[in-house]
Amino acid sequence: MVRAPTYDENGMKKGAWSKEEDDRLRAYILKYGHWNWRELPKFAGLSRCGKSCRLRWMNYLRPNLKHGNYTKEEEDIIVKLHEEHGNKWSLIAAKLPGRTDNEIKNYWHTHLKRRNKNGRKSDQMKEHSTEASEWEASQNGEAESQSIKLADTPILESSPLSPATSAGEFSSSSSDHALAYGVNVFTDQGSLAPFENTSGDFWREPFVSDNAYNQYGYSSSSSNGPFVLPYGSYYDDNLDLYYPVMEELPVLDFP
DNA sequence: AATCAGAGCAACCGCTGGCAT
DNA sequence: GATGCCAGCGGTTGCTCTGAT
Repeated sequence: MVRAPTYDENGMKKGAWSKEEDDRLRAYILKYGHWNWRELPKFAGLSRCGKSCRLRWMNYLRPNLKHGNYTKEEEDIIVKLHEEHGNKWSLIAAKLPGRTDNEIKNYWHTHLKRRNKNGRKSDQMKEHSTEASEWEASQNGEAESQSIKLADTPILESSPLSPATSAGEFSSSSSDHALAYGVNVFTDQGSLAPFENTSGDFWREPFVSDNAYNQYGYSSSSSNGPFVLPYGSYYDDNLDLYYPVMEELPVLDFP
């Protein structure tokens, strides 16, 4: 299922990610954000290339990602959009909150492509009889379809609102990039604390897409109500595990 | 119980486009 | 306009799992 870990000529690790690496990457991004993917692994203490880190975060570690268990509704959306747009996976992913383009692509190749090939006729028949899909929908639970309706902000591997996507934007000499960009950081007391400038300017809200999801799966950062801590329920259970990792993270000393 | 083939999916690779200089 | 850097995108690969024989 996963590639065996190997090292390339530059000493960069490749292949499957270990739990420790996951924790380290997650802890680092939670603490500092992903201000520059190429530099990030160095500061996070990972022997990975930036691209690999980005992929891991975008496709697996980000909060609010759903894995597997595609609903009939989601399948239909994928099929429909694929008919309309072809292999524009990022575009399709934009319509399916919680799904990544990579996962959708895989799902298409392993499930839907074949089904479409073989099952055109049966699909047409299904359309005339909604019983099957209704039953399936009920089996999958309404909660999931509700989450689709609520989560109107897509999660893309290529989220356009990713923090400081341009390295050029980042010119701060501060040792704390997260603070400079209004990223929510962990305090010494071990609690998530939003930086004070978290409203208004786009560039000061770098984590809208990736991070600012509450337990119901939709962004809360744009609301005028009280600030809802990102990563709410998703990480609550595991936060204790991350603090020690964060403690180990090197003190940043940027040029 | 052993073997094999196909399925599934995480991760890699190479190309492209956007942006800064 | 040319160049370089970076993130994003889509195709492909390779390893593991699972079911059939």
